[in-house]
Amino acid sequence: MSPYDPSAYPPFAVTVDLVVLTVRRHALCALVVRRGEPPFQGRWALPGGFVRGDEDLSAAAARELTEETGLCAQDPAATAPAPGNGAHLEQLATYGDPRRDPRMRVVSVAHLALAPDLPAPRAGGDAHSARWAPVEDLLSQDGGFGREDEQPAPLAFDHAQILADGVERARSKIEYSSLATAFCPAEFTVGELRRVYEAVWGVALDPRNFHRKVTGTPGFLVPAGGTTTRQGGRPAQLFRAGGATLLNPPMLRPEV
Amino acid sequence: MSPYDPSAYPPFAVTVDLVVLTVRRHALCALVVRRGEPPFQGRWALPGGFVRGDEDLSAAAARELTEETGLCAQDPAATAPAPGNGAHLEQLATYGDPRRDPRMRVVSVAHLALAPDLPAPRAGGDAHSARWAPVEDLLSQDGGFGREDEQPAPLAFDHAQILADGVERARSKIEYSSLATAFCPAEFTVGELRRVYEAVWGVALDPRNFHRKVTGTPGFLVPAGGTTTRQGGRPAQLFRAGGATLLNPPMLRPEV
DNA sequence: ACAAAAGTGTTATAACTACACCCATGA
DNA sequence: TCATGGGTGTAGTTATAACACTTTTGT
Repeated sequence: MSPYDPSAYPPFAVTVDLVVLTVRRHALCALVVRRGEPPFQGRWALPGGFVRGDEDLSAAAARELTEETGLCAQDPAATAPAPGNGAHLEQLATYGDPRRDPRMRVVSVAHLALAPDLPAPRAGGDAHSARWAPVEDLLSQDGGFGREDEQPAPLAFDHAQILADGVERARSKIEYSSLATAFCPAEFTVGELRRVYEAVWGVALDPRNFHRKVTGTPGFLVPAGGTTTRQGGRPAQLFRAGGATLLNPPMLRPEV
Repeated sequence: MSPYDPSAYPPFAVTVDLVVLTVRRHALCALVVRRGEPPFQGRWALPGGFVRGDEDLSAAAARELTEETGLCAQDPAATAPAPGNGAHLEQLATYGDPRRDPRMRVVSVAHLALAPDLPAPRAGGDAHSARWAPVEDLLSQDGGFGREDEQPAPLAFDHAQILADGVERARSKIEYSSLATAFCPAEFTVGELRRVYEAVWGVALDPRNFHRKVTGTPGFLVPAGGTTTRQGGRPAQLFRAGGATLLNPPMLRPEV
């Protein structure tokens, strides 16, 4: 590396942006906040903020996640899912185009969070308002708010690209890991887990084969003991996430 | 996000570090350069450097790659492999622990490059000397230079972690993509491609099943027309990388 | 002739797809 | 009694692992 004279390198701002995904009403949704100031004033954006001087990148992402949602980042080393409001959090990718922010050079380290369905987004910190929006709407040409009572604009900055990358990461990662359980509450049924896969992938899965597959994969699910009938029909067994993180063989999404 | 007052955020330096991998003499090797100044003076490190003020992250990584090796980053949108010295280049991950550099806050966006076997590393730019070292040696406890005529020290900074992450990315990515061909010259035999897989994964593969698998995957390999006998034995057909980037079904590495 | 590497055939097993069928509840 | 979702059985298909065998060169 070159010498470390502070004048020898250009000034950078480093931020973290969050792709927070959840499944609500059979749809994959992302958390977006409305910008209160220029540029892109009034437009929707991913939550995020500056990394502090003494803070690791993952710590900054966890802090922003808690500020925006009240969720706690789940320790990847923990053997069991965190009790209460735990969410999966991992680094996604870094975006540093010199013109991605019109005012200054900002490098953003995007993170991906997967959360169970929450009561309501909490507009904390410096976010003026927040909402869960279906990613399908956010990534369509007009930003999914094409009706007269909403903003017809796509996401601010390069956040549409970041969101698309985060969604693709989530879609591929639930194939070979047990991460889909991060979208579920602590106890859930096989049918609820299947509806998570169907919402994230946007496909319909065979309930019979899905049931055999997930219950037959060692370590994926462990019985929680009870049953529930909240979906109607025959009562279903309740499960918790097992200790396995990697699925072998994987859950492959249908090709066509 | 918070206001963009320049005094409101701490000063960051942003660098790119490169994990450049190749296969030499049946071993997966990484490019390392010897540091000429403190800290870690005399120790081996990954090549890298500062991102310039008007430069995208991928452009900075491509520039460093060319400076250190003479390789050109291959356009991912290109349909055919670049003629001549083309290498695969992709973003790996970003490392930003506040104490990863003892002197200042440096956030490093690591990139992964996969290159065919090159004549010799070229110590260009500010690198005083450069070499290809087996990753197995670099990642062992003593840095793989435990003999009296070499440095018994592991890699500088957190570069051992970055290298380990890059190697794991390469190992998993050749499973489901055609990236293993990036380690091969423009024309190569099935046996040469198999030795790439064996070196990267550190396992022995069945030559018969491997041959059937890769030649049967549509778009992976296209015949180049000739044969070669440079490996001894019966002449082998020469192939080029086909247009396919994703392998379906994947090449799975043996479990045990 | 022999070694070495390329390439083909065959068989057993594992995993997936598709779908018939039964089970247990609420309305 | 019927609709709804939960759960099991089974047959056909695809992919893989293991290994016998033939082919084509250099020495």
